[in-house]
Amino acid sequence: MKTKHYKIGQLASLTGLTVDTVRFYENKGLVQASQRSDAGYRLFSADDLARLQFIKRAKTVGFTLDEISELLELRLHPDDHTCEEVKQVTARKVRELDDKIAELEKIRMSLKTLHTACCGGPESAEHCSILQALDSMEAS
Amino acid sequence: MKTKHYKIGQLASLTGLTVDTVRFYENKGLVQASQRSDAGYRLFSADDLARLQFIKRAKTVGFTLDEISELLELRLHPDDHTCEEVKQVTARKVRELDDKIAELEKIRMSLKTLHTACCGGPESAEHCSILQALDSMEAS
DNA sequence: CTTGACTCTGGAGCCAACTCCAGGGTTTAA
DNA sequence: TTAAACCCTGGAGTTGGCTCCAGAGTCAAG
Repeated sequence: MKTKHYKIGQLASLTGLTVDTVRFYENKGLVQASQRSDAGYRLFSADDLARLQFIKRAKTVGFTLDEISELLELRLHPDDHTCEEVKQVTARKVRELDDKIAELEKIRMSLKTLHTACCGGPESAEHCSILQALDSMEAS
Repeated sequence: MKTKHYKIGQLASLTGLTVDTVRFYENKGLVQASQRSDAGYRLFSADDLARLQFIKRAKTVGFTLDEISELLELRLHPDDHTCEEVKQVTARKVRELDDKIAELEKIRMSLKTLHTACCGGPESAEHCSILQALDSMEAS
């Protein structure tokens, strides 16, 4: 009984990543082909596949590749780490997201204010309130 | 009566930009020193100052430099354009911001769900719900 | 046996918006 | 007069996450 393995193209279509992306991740140390064929082709195991899927999911919840490295380490050696450690990573990220969202909402508010104040009509922009505001606003 | 003009360093401290940034903007065509001194120093007018302040304010409400170029053109020749045109630029941007915020909130929600499900205790991460979720989640 | 699809490597290019550098010339205050 | 502080140019480097390329080898179907 020999283990099922995947060439990089198969892996790519299974994960929805591109071949180049998988190689890029390998380069960054996020994943390693468990073997090579005689011709030097990367051969990935089911574990490798799972690892890449983990990476993809972690990306969809907003982690950077560096953070994902950290999570992969925790995932690979869970016995050596605590739930607390894992939770800290997500806590940090939630905080970052909160900050980023707050920032964007502040910007959106300012812009929306400009936007609604403008008549938006077909007349010359000579007295356009948006341009005027950008000429006299306080810059933060 | 000769017009007041500023050397790049003065302009930088008046606007809160760096000297390098001003030169970078010049390179991108966002601003042009109205003259040069005999020694080749850039000399900026009050109009140039106002233009840079406009750029800075536009940046704080989230416009990219390309969008700012567009706004500067509208600002420079308001008679040739309508309020509607100006308003379209902000409308586009507000929509972009809405999309980006919605995206981040979706991510935040997913992450928060993972986060609150985890006990966060000092025990081994072997059964950590966060890692498990990332192993079995649907990737979007 | 050939053709087309796949794989390899190393390195370059892309995006935005700067930021920094070397190696010069200029101005200004003491 | 001299040293500090300013200015110039052109180009390279930064960040993150890819994406694309050339040039070469490999594999599968017909």
